[in-house]
Amino acid sequence: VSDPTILHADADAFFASVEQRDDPSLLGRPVIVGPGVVMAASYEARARGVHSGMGASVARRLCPEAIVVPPRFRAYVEASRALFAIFERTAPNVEGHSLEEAFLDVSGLERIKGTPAEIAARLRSEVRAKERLAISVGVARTKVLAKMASGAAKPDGLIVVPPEREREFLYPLAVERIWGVGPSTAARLRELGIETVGRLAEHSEESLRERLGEATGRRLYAVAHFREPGRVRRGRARRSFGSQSALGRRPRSRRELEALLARLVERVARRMRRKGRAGRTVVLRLRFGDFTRASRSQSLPRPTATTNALLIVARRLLAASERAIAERGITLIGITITNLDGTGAGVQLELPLGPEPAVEALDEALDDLRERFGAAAVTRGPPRPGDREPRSFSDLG
DNA sequence: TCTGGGGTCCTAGGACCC
DNA sequence: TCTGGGGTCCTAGGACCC
Repeated sequence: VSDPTILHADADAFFASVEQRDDPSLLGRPVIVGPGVVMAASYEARARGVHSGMGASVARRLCPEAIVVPPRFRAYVEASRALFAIFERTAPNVEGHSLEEAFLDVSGLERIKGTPAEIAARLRSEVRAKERLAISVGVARTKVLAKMASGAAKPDGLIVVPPEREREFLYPLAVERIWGVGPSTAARLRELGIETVGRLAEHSEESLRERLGEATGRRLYAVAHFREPGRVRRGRARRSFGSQSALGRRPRSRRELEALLARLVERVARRMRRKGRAGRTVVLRLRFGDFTRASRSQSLPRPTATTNALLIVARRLLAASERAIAERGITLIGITITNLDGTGAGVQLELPLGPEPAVEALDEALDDLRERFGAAAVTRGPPRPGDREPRSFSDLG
């Protein structure tokens, strides 16, 4: 049994807290970020039942005196950078999970920096002192447990789950509290009479896989037995770029949609170029008048980040959906580029283990690839999962 | 509850290959 | 002409998270 050395650090009510920090007149008052839909709510607003994802009219009814501020993404990105700079100084292995949260692996740091609990406490006070933001931290042996501990510690708290207290912490919780269990899985679990994690732990892995599907069954079994394999992995490569726009219910002309599509593609392509990434699959996302969704996608032979190449495909996908849009109306349009270079099909290289440095051979091979696929399609870094391993195993019987 | 914008991962069928 | 056992990739949809 290993020690609890995984930290999950999570800024409390991040967007709303940044707003309160930057405008002291908001301190202590209910703050809601985002008109239309609540993107974040301060704890003062949450106390009144407001939560993110909620429609603005409902939020206003629950908390009429709330101050609604428009989101300032630049400020949040800036605050996030500062936060992560502190995370990086705290541990060598940091896996970012969103703008405001990360996993930190503090194993092996005890002699230099103290116990995980001490490191966590120091991290919290440093963030408070330097960034004037509250973060909650969970410490445990596994990521899911650390994440759930930080959630339980909120707001502005610290919870360490030692191995001998794992059951006590996890088993009484309702299944929907598990990270990764949403309304759909929770409903299925309840149908099976499984309401708490403790009850979940009574079922065999086979039975869970059969009833909930391979991945979900395996994962939930692992969670219930504190055996998830997921380690903290720094520098995970992003797997898609996207942009979307909600349209309201008003009918849209074809011209209007095409102009909007062009803007979305341009925005996404520019972000990809700035990051030096390219992708091969264009996905058009649609939401119709009745709020049902559909997607249409097409893959190119080679990755690209060229606006024009992506736009041609996007237009074709939109044209193919024209009838459905005309009949059902459209309330959202979005573009996502996936199958990014380095995350999908790969090229296997055999490097000579001769006397000459392998680095030289690698550089040569990389140049070769750049010539064949374009510089943007070739990235250098640690191997990513799935790069050139078998993509499937099967046993048909 | 009349519903933003950004992501990740999984499932399933079909085309196609050796 | 029907058939084994092992794969890859593409497309569409869905669940979930912040």
